[in-house]
Amino acid sequence: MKISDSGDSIQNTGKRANGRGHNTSIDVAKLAGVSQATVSRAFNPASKMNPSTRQRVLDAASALKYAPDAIARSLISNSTNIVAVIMQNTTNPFYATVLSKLSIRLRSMGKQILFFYLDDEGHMKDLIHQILQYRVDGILITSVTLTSDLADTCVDFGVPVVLFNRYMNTPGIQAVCCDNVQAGRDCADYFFMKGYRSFAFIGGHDEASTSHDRRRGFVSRLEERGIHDCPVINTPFTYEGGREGFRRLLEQEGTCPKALFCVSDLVCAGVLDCARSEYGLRVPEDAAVIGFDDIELASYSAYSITSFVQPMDSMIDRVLDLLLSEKQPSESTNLTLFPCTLKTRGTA
Amino acid sequence: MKISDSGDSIQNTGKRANGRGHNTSIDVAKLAGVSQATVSRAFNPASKMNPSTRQRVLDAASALKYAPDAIARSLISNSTNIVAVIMQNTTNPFYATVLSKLSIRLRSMGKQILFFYLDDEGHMKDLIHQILQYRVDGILITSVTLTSDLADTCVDFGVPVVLFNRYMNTPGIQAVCCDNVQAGRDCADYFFMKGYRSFAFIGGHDEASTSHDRRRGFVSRLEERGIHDCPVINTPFTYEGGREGFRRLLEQEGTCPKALFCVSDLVCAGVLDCARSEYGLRVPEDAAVIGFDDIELASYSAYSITSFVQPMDSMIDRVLDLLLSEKQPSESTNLTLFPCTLKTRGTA
DNA sequence: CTGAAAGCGCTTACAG
DNA sequence: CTGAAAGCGCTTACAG
Repeated sequence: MKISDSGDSIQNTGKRANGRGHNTSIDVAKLAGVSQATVSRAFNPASKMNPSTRQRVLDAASALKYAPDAIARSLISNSTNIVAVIMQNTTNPFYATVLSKLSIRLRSMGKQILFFYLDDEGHMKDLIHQILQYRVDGILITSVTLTSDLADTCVDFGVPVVLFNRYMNTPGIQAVCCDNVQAGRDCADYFFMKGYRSFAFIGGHDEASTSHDRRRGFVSRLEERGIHDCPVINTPFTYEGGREGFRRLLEQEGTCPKALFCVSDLVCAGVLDCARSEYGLRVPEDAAVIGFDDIELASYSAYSITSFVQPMDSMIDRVLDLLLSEKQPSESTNLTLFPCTLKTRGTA
Repeated sequence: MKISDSGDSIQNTGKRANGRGHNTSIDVAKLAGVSQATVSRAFNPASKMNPSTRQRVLDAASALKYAPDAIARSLISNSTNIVAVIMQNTTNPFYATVLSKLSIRLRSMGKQILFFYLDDEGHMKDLIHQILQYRVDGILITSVTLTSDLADTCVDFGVPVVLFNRYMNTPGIQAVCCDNVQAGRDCADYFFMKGYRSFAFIGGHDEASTSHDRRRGFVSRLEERGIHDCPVINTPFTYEGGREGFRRLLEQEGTCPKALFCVSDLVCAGVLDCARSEYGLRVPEDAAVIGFDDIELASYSAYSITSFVQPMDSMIDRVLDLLLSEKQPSESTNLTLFPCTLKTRGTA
């Protein structure tokens, strides 16, 4: 069988007809014998057209290994279908899980993730400006806040910003959090119900709203129940931070309180290892411990951490809603709170 | 002081002059009294121009909060400065670390990451085609391989593909791995040196080259030393996989071998927890155990896992080199291997 | 050193 | 239902 040399047979080699990397809609139009506009319509399901023409175009496209250039499409349609995701806390597996779930959900909606790891909050300004140059459809920020002028810049550019596990009062900036204050109160109640009467909170720096709110709920509920001397230890949000925090707690108090609330499971793992390996304490006999996030490690039998569970899937649903819905942000509901539940295991 | 109404004063409001979301180079050109081409040049450091003209343009741009549209720039310059990253294994913190390091390195080079989590290898074909539509500058794939026709597609499109911790024989596809075979051999030698004479390998499915190669090095070195009966347990690359694998090992062998090589630290943690909590075994007294990756958990005192360290930073350097260098891929060096080192801790 | 103009690969009114 | 044409916001030869 002889293959036509003219290049307009459907049995094409698939090689680019132009000098660049790919075939374009013009190449497909030539091969299918239609206009370039018709090729464009054939790839847009919303465009009504003659089904047999569409099929002819798609066959030609497939012979030429053509697919529309998403960049050119973005330029003319003024929408990139790209969402920027900024994460600070990749050492906490909780956020690694959030990222994979986001990726799957967004991809099923035809959206892409432009990913940024923030090593230093001082880089936030550069980062936001860099992101805005890519004309993203939205920005999701986990565990970091914005300065209010950066928030204003995003609002000015008409780019929706959603904070995950942080919140701020700037109009136009949406936030999705779990109800950290209530979880703190629930933790106090749970410890009380179990009969504990001496406590401590081991958390992160107080500027982080998660830590601040968990502590506030915990301490204020204890006060309502007549406990006014709950020690609060500030320490980094890490395993090492947990170990170090536990050492400081014992130095400071002289003896170990009976019930410890840790700001995260990672901190909790550090507390447990330090208590056991450096002080020979048994958990929960000598001290009960509760963590937060219910990361996989919490279920490992070496730890078996009783931990607060965030309703991650519902929170992600809400984030995507806010990020991608066409409706203008209503000024009224800037913060959506989701309740946590306690998953009891061996440590409390 | 009276602000000019004409709109061509530098004391502009910063509001978009056009009806869309942002000011464009044309708005800046008007304000600065230059041509649009000159605005473009002012933002390209490589373009030589009168410094005072450049400054006037940059001032006008800043007054209008203008920055070049990266999408439009991508279209005309035929380079998006976007690299696609595909990850399968986000539950393994090793890859979370790789991702954050990649993010920092790429951003410092003015490149962005388009991130994809692969939940199902069957989705790879759709994924690659989706990525190619975005005209990325390169594709990095961790812990997954491509079918050879997908690899060919990428090569056809002129998009460099680099595999991280996988390799394949397709021309044009580069790979960066640690030397898993050698690490397996080193592990056998280390156990031998410590006096152990009964062994097992607990790993992932054998199609994964990491697991395959670590097993091969380990088993073949044992054979060179006269051990021909090393049991090999296939189990998922997870904590639960480790627990389950250890149970199967004991069922199968009746008694626990003295020296266990685990394909990853996560699997190793499962093995340790199962050995301790379900069988009451002590490590390393009853059995020595070695893991792989040196994730943070390996250093936790509850585990203290002796583990192989991959030279992550050097490997990432090489990956970026291959992904971004202009030079054509040389057919000769498809695979770059990096040596691992053993970090000894409590378990062996 | 700077401007006018072409063009990157699409989408989408506007006609017919 | 389809085509001709304008235009998205840039970069970059090509002149002057």
